Amino acid sequence: MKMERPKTRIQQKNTRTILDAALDVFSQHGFRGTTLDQIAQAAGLSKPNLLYYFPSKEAIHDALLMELMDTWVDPLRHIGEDGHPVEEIVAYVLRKLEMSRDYPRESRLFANEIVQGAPRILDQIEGPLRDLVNEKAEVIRGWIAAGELAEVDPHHLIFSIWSTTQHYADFDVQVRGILRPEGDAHFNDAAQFLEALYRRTLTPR
Amino acid sequence: MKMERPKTRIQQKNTRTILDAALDVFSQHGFRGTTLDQIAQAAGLSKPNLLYYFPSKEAIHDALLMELMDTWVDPLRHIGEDGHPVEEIVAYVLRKLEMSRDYPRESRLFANEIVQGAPRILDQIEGPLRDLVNEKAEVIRGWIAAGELAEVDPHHLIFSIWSTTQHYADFDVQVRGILRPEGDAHFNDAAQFLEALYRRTLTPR
DNA sequence: AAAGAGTTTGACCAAACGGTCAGGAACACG
DNA sequence: CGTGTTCCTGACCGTTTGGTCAAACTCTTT
Repeated sequence: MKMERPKTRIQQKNTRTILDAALDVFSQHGFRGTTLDQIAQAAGLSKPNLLYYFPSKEAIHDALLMELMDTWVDPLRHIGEDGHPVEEIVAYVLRKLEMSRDYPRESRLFANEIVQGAPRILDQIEGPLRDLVNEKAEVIRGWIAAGELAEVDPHHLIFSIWSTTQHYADFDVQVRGILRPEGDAHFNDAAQFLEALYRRTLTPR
Repeated sequence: MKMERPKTRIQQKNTRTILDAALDVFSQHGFRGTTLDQIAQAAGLSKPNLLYYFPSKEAIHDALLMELMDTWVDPLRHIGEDGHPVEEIVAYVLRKLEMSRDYPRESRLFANEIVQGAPRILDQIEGPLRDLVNEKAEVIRGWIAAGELAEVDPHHLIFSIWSTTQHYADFDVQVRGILRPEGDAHFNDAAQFLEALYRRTLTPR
């Protein structure tokens, strides 16, 4: 009988193990900086065994990126569904900051890819992401026109939110090197700062 | 006769050519993603010739990083030398944004290094950079105490400035993919947005 | 328990890589 | 012009890397 996804238990488990190990390594060393042996060791599997589950190193990387693009941009979709404009955006900022704290590997994988010219996801950026951002920019423009939000450029507002929040994941070593925080304590200060930053900027006078 | 730096004209020229070409390649592909052949081709020299001027690939990379660390953090040093606090910080923001526009390669080289754990410059970060940031944080705290600046966490203020400005260099492809700007036109909008962002946040009420 | 599908691995390969080296070419200088 | 120094290159080397493959092992199913 032909199933759509004939995955066995072992396949499910090992595919997950590999992707998780690969996320570790790719996010730390970038695509070219990562070797199959590193992934294999991190996953506790042999190199040929990796290639039994994925046809190539690039396939592993691509699988991670695709999985990522789905979930990473997701919070942006929920902007403007209810509530007060300023609260909506502040909530988005805090949600993004939480993601930097809880999923730094994903953030760094993304950062590595973009910094190096996004060779593998440029289509996604110029297509679906661009459309989504433009759509949300319109929502924000509507709020501004209604006097519910201070006048700001919506696109650059979104960029600034992305950069300030993802900074805590992507530049983690720098932040920690300067603050020497205990654990993730500094994320609370960051949340407080960013909330004030955007509240003051966005609240209409 | 023994000179301190016996550099000939040819040495001067070729060293510069190599470093410039290497900056191109390293900033786009990261350290491990870059090959000596790529640098050689970009520089218009042969691979062994590179290694006549630099003992290794890592030496080229290190030379770039050292040169960079000197100049990259420099604008921060000039904060608090004169003028009104809010203006000082706004000027710093705009200066950093200009640097992202005019020296995106340097910014990306730095970003690549940090994202991947800053293996080669961690000492610089935890030492001199940390000290400088703490020093400027004290200056900002002084301004706040004097009522010349709104109450904000100085460290996170600095982080936010770094991230928002460098974003336009490091995530250039993403920004361009979404905005589809002509040339560097969007930098003016970014400057306007960031100036408003920090002016509203920092001006005491 | 036997068969067949699914899983794992050691041994291997070709290409790419960072780096070496002997010797030749270009240059500076008396 | 000659000679010593600086500059440059083709050929080469050992290692690393992504990937292959036949053979062996294991798990499920009947």
